[in-house]
Amino acid sequence: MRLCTFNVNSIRQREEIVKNLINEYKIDIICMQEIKTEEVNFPKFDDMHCIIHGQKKLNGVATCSVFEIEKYQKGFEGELSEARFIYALINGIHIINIYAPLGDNYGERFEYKIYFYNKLFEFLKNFDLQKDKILICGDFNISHTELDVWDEEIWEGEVTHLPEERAILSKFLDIGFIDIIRKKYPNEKVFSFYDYRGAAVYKNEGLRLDYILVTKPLFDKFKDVEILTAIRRKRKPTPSDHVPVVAEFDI
DNA sequence: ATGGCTAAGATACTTAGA
Repeated sequence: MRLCTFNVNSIRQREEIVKNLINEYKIDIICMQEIKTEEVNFPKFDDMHCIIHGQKKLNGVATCSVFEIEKYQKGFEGELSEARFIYALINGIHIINIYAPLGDNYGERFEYKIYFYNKLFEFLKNFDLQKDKILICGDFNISHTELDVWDEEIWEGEVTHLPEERAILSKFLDIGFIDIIRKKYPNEKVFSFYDYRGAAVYKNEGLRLDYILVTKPLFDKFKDVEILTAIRRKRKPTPSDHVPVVAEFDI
């Protein structure tokens, strides 16, 4: 089973890139973020089942699968104002697709980011983290450690790399999740986002904001993960500012 | 293409992204 997480930065602008990616990498399940459109304008994906949680202009997430989607939930209980969360049960795996709020340096949007993660941890109480196969993927908008920022001095005190945010990522690991990208690259700076501004990708000025976290029962089936940076470096068609990440499991 | 932002909604420019 091959699963991809990809912040597409508008599905209408990225339809060709996404469909080529699915074909080339034989993706079975793709979790997209920042689709930036409502469900009615989401393109058709042949031979895939899609759960779309969209809104006009901003945000929006979609989970598409070649396998049957046994059940799903769009948004958290009592929190439907911004489309940032889809839960889907596929092949006995609980798949959570998130687009976390960016937040700001300790303003109102930062509070919303903390609230969003509190809602996510609350949602996880539905599961047995020791026994269930759970996968959380998407754009966390957190750069966990100094390995996840291109320049630690520049990023100190900036949103995505504030101590409270880094603690949230650590909390996932503390409760039993495994960061499969970091498992593959334990000591290496690898990135999944390059700002469009300042030619960041050509200078390797990136951040790692996109994650695939899995519980132990699923980690036992983990084979490999790839960060497809080459797609980000192409000029035409215009890439997303985020990089697709593809994970393979022996399932 | 030897430098350098992009998308949406609006309809010439603002807002948001990280």
